[in-house]
Amino acid sequence: MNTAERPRIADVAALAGVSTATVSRALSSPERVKGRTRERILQAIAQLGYVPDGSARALALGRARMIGAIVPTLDNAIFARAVQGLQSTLSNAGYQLLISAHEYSLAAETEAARSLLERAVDALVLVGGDHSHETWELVRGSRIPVLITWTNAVAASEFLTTTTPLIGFDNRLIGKLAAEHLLSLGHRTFGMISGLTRHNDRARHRVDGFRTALADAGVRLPEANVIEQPFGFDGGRAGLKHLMQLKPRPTAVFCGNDVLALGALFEAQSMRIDVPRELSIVGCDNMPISSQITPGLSTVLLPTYELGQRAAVTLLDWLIQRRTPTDVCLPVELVVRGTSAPPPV
Amino acid sequence: MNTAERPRIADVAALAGVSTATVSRALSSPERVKGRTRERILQAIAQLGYVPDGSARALALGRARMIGAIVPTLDNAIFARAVQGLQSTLSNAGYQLLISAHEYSLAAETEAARSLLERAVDALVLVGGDHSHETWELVRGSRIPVLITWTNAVAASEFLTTTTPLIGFDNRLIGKLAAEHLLSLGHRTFGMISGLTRHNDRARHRVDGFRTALADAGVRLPEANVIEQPFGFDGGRAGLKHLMQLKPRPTAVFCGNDVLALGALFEAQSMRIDVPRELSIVGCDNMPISSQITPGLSTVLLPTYELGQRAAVTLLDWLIQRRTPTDVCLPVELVVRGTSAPPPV
DNA sequence: CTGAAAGCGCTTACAG
DNA sequence: CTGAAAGCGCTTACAG
Repeated sequence: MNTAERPRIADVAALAGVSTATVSRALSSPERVKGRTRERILQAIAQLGYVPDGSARALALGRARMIGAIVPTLDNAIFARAVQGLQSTLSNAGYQLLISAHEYSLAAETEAARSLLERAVDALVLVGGDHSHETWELVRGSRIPVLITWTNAVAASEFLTTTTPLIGFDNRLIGKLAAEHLLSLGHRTFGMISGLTRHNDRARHRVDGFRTALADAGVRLPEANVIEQPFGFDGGRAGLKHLMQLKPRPTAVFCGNDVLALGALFEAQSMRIDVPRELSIVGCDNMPISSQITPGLSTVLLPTYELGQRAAVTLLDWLIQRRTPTDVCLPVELVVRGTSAPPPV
Repeated sequence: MNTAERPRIADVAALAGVSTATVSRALSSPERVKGRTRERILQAIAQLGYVPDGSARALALGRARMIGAIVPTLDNAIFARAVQGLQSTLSNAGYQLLISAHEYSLAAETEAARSLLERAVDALVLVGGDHSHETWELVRGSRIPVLITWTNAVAASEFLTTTTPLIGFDNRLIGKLAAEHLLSLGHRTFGMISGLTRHNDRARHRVDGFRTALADAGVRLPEANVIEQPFGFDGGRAGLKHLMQLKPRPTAVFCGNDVLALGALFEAQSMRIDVPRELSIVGCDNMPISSQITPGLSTVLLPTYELGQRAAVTLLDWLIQRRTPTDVCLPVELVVRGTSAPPPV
């Protein structure tokens, strides 16, 4: 209280009249310390306000009870929700989360990975399957558990050298669900606003699934009808502007996520295009706002909070029970709201 | 590469034919190592894929280059943005961010603080001035720099014992700006939808500032005209339902944040209340969506990303240059959009 | 049930 | 410019 220095375990031991070994045991395996001794120790800890030093503990134990996670950005409700699920589950188990964002830069991701590994995290969570060679090397060299999320398949070339469990979604299925929904409404001319697909396998798979499902129904999706935009309302707006200039004009647009879809919807409103009578829009994510706006956004629901929770549980099992994880593909589901309807006749 | 164990500094030293001291110096102060030696060392590091162990380093150095932050939730774009600003600035300086969310529970905050302090973070960032006695005690006992954000004043009783710098907003001014705007449009009957004020000084100050500014203009804001709701669209909706049953019915509503304001707007649309002709709504935060929807949301803009950046810079100066920080009150600004207009005549 | 002591992997005065 | 050695604050076999 009145000393300048933070108390150490030796101070607690001295005050309680025991050795540091006993203090340590009283904290980590209380049942191995006699009741009266334990009480004296706890009393001393309280009196001094002793908080163990994690770096010393981590060094001695070889694990820091910290998990690193690298996400594209926190500035998207979807990732923020997943991180929230991850964090709350981890902290209930006494693990802390170190978080980094790479803003869709592979190089930044590598630096983030290095920085996290230097903090001696016990495990690492990554988003998607596209990572630089250096990142894979770092991760492999670190010999710690790594979990890939948000995707259900990693490119073979990397998979050969790095086997790492996946917890994610079938992003191709997401595109397929959107296509089948719009086809079933009677649409035949489509557009898609995708996130930037470079270094983003989730985005590529969504385009791929959408296009393949259309092809299976005998409908071709020309290159020009797929426009890539950075995630953000402005990207959605720019994408829609582009698509509305095509001839024939698409009557239905699938967007790589809800932010793009909302941007497209807002732009349609600005352009006085009647959604859904003249144009149907389907998004992906099911953000809270998507069910609130008018017309409600048709979208593919991704259980992102659950993704975070599952990732945490899987990691904890792996670290604590040494249970080898299995790949998990979380279910996705189409939610139909006001922004999709049959095409104009 | 082929050994099971992660390489240590001794392995690098052996391979380079130097002592561990020299490897350590080559990494932390390269200018103190001869060029040729340094090259051999870097070569050995690359060959082995050596990544230093942060817990050992932290123990030897007495600092971990990690900052802890505890926020109410990440599941709100505003906090996520601030955390993003904090994280990116810190990581550019080689610091990592440990993040925790307490979901508006003081007890959860205390546990988060303890857990972060046990990880030997170099500094702690908290949101707001309302914290449990235990949290203040822990923080004080830890003797590490602590930064309070989002508010510009901490209750005197705590302030007496804990002097900690603030980087935040004048939350009373926020309420005042909203009140003056609505008064100037001619409104005389007001309602407010506030976040839960218990353990939330920001929310209390916003109510306080709103009510005081109205009083200064000779307008009374009765207790019944202020309804507290949990943050969320549903809270905004429930709040508006309540306010619209009052007689006389308010013609203008101020909401404690944009999520509540949007919820109120959506509910008004559901109730077929014409915004802004029959009802004006003003929010707070200026979320990206607020400028996109129709009608656009009048709101008080808070520079939350900048808050995160400033917090990071302040902390880094404090830790590295030992520069004692001064309190900062970031400017806030009224943004007028379509949801506010003169009252019906 | 408890203590003395070694060890975790770094860093850094101190010598040379 | 480089090395031997002590030290950072814990934990944990090993004795007793």
